[in-house]
Amino acid sequence: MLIGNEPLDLKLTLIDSAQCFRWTEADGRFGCAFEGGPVWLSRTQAGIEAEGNVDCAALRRYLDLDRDYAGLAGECAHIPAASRAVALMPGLRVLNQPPWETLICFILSANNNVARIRGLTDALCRRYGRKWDGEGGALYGFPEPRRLAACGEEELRALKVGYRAPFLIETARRVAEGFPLDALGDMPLDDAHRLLVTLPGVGDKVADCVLLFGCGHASAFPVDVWVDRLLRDWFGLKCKTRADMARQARALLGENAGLMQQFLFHAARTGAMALDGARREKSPGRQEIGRGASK
DNA sequence: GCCCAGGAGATGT
DNA sequence: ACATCTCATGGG
Repeated sequence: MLIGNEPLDLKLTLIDSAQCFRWTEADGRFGCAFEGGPVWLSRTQAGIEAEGNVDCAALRRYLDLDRDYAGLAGECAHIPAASRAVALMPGLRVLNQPPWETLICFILSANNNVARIRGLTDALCRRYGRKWDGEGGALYGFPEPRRLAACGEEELRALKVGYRAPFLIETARRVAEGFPLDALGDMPLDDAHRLLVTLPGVGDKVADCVLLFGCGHASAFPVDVWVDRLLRDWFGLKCKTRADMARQARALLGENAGLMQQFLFHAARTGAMALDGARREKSPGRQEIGRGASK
């Protein structure tokens, strides 16, 4: 069924943007399995087409289709780097993912690269998630908290999650025992943040990713290595700590700072906007992004 | 071999 | 409050 015709670059948003590590691409279609079942998305002349178990309203919310991204460009029109990044990537949207899978994926993201995060996420889903068969290949749902909580450390290490194994198990246990993941979106940002960082494997940066990509907190501002660099190079921020950088960026960019962060992050990571030369020497330069490294 | 990746936790000052 | 180390794993 047709779910809309808003600007949305499926490959950029679902595969390449490193806010989600779950979708697979096959023959120009994009597939992922959620609680209700598998969904395949594609772009046709008419608009965005969805096949499978489709709750149109839920899908529109997941894809953030009801937000006015043209308005977002207007909000940062007075900030050159931000407005350039937003203008550079029409069709990039910030997803509203289920909090639980966002949490686990970003615990896996710590000191890790995108290709490996996707591979580990895929391994978790194949091993512990519900399987859905269909044309285009099988899709696997995300494991339930209870299922991961019941895992032994060694069986998770066998999937190559490394030292993150105990973080996954303990955090899964906390969630299974009632940690209020679904209430974070309705709480004040700072309260939700303070609560999230009590989970093992969750620091300031991962907490902000969960709040931005999984809880609808548009001002949550994750600062990773790329955002650290671009804030110095493009905004002239000089801060000792990343917490300070996040605070200043939010003060500068406003209540949708997190949404703008996603555009800035991607512009820096792909090289679409150049970082300072002196710093670029130390960075790895262009790297292949967005390929599903599942094997 | 070295450095890096959407960092976090433990320890020491 | 800040600096430094270590933690698996795979790619460049």
